[in-house]
Parts: sequence; C-alpha cells; structure tokens
Amino acid sequence: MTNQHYGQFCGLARAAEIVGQRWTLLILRDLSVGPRRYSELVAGLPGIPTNTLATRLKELEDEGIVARTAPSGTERSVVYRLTARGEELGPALDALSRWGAGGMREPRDGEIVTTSSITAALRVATGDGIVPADWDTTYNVRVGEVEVHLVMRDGTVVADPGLVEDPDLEITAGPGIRDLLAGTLSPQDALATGAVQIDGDPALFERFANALHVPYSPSLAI
Amino acid sequence: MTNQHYGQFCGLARAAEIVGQRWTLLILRDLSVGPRRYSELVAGLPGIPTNTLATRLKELEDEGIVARTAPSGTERSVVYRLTARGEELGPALDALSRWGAGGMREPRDGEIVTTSSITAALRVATGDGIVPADWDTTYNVRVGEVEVHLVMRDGTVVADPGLVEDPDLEITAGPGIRDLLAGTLSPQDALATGAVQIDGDPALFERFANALHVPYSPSLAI
DNA sequence: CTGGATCCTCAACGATACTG
DNA sequence: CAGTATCGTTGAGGATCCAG
Repeated sequence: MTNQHYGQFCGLARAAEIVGQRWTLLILRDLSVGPRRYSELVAGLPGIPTNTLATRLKELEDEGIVARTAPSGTERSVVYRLTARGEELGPALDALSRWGAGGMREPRDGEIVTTSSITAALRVATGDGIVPADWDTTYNVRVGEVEVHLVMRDGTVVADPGLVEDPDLEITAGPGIRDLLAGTLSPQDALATGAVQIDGDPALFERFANALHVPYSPSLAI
Repeated sequence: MTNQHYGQFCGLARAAEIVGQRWTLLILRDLSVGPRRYSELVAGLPGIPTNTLATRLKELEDEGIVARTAPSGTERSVVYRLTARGEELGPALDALSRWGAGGMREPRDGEIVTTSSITAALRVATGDGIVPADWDTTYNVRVGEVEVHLVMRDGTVVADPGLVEDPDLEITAGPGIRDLLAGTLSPQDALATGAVQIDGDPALFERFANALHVPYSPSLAI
C-alpha cells in the first residue's frame, strides 16, 4: 500500500520510489499522450493485472501526479489525466525513452506496439527537431494495427492517436520504421525494400524522415 | 533472474525493464559519481540487501551498463563502473533527479544524505548554470557527515566526493541547504538564520548560491 | 577483510474470478 | 465500466555464513 522508501533525502531516490514501481512508467506514458479511461489503460497495457493498475492509479493520485475525474452529467466514465506535477515528468520520460530506444534493434519475440507507444515515440523523435515554419503537412502513420497522425505546422511537430481526413501523405510500415528513425535506413531504401509504403508525394516522406530522429546508441554501434 | 519484460517494442518500456527494478536507479546514481567497490556500494546504499545488490550488478553487467573489473596485480578489489552505454543514462538520471527534487521539501523522518547523493545533487544543480570563465574557486561543502568539494573553473562547475586542501570557502549546512538551492532562501538569510555556516568570503558564498539551482516544483507552490 | 552466497520470511506482484 | 476479492507466485528484506 504505502510505497517503499529508500530513506534518502535525494531527488533521484524520491523519483525512484514512484517510477521504480512496476508498470508505473508505462501508465504515465499512456497518460502523457492524453486523458484515458480505466478500460483504455487496460487495453493499452497488455498484461497488466487490473488490481495492479487500480493500485498504481491510487498511488499516483495520492502523490498528486494523476487526477481522477469521476463521472458526472453527460460524462459517464471515470477519466484519469496527468496533473501539472505529472506533466513535469515529461522531460524525464523523454530522456528515458531516448535511452531505451537507443538500445532497441529488432523487436523481441512477441513484442507489440500500441497507439500510445507510437504516439509517444513520435513525440520524442520531434524533441530536438524544429521544422521550418512554412511547412504545413499532415501525415497518417500506420504501424501494424496502430494508427497515429502527425501534423507539422508553424514550425512544430505534433503527434496524436487516430487518423485525419485527407492527409498529405499516408505512411504504412512495420517495426522496420525504427531503422528509418535511427537514420540507418534512407527514405529511398525504406521504400525500395518495401519496409515502408507510402501513398502520396515521396518528397513529403523525406521531410518526415528528416524531421524525426531517434538514433541508436552510439556506444552500441555494430 | 531474467528481468521482467513488458512485451512492448517501446524505448520507455525497455528502459523501465531496467531502471524500474528496485535499487537500480540508486546504484546507477552512485556509479555515475565514480567507480565503486562492492563494499562502497553497500555503505552508500543503506538498507540494500547484499543479495539484491549482487543480483542488480549482475543484471546491469549483462545489459552492458556496468563493467566489472576483477582484481589484478596491485588492485585487490573488484571495481564496478559505468560503461559508455551506462553513461548515456546520465541525462535521464538528471531529469529524474530534478523532478524528484522539485517535490522535496523537508526530509522525511530518518532520511539521510550520502556522499553520492550530495555529489549527484550538486552536479545536477550545475546542469544549466554556466559560470563566467574567469571564476576560479574551490569549495568544501559539508552536509551532516558528508564531505564534498566543488570546483568552478574555465566556466564549468565540477563536484566530487571528499575535501580539498585550502579551499576558497568552507560551507557547512544541514538539509536546509535545499531551500538555498531552490532560491527560496537568500544567501544572506541562510547565514543570518544559521542554516548555513561559512568560513571565508561571503561574496564567494553568493557565487555558490547563484550558480547552483534546483528549484521546487512550480506546480507545488505553497 | 572483501565479495559475495544461502536461507528464510514476508510483502508485492500476477492471474483470474467476481461484483456494485 | 471500473474496479474488488481471492489466491498462488515471485522478488525483496534481513540475517547469517562462507570462500579467497
């Protein structure tokens, strides 16, 4: 019930008491993409025991990191969202994501992608990539069953779940899109090998590949 | 033995499989300050079971994050150090430290500081603070039993365990130094209230306070 | 003395069933 | 839909012991 403490007056120790709990980082990742209902969290976190999710949500609420909105009026579902304090975890989640992604080559057996994981990954990929202010492009991205869209506008890149109508480019890929983001697979080769399929202007695909970047770890160079 | 996996092809999930293990973040913090022997890690992580430490070190070694140097020749102790891949975790550890420190007010009952926690905290505090290139100042800092020194030189600030001879300023404080780093306690008040004692030029203490900064969380403003 | 390994206990986690 | 309840399994905590 009560979180385990490390007994040290140290920022990292305090953070570890929270994000060191099993499943907590992934719950926070899903909520960082947007508010979620309990059942959506269950669906987006395959394998999580429902009692563990309930416990974590309660702990995060007690810590002031997650806010729970009980159903009222037209809303008839409980909704969980990050508080301001929870949003402040963003840079830490991004840094961890980048580090973990640096060690990712092929998916391990049975590993899946979820809407939230792709959305979060695309957001991280835009972290340090500012695009020209005059780009105004929307992308639909499909990775397996997952559908996400991406908007470049006013010099920013924003990723969100779901598709948009009439995107400028449709991108369909598998996990091999990882190599594209790492820069080890050129946009041309991605199309030539069939690792990625597009429907639209190939020049827009190059924009996509150039604006998004999550390199492999330099220390793990093959 | 084998780490628990989340079954998601996601950077954050991969990171969580490692740093989500109990004690791992604190082990990495201590090693990020410098190479450590097994017994030094035990001493710096009060409460860690020795079998847990041994298991974690083995896991981290298997992951390529920590390297173990067996005793040889004059060296007669096993030494653990971060690998290049382990060093790459630095930004993530810093971001987590900052977030956790933002929520830290008073120490909880029985919470202690360790040499590594103070050293890491001072390093994080200098993260975005570049000091003028012509400053050349050394500080000895004592917080409780813990002794650390800090060197400002060539526009950088470096913190390390232990004391130096003939520092420009000696600083002695308790946990109240946290308020100084947060900016809620002015250097003058810190001295006036006795929260911090110095031996040396008060102007150098102002330099110290101004160069180091770990704010409280804005969303937790009282 | 350092660097662990072993043993036992207990709290946390995991899987599934069930309920307001 | 949003959780509890129950129960089995795993990992952490704590003490002790052992080998180089």
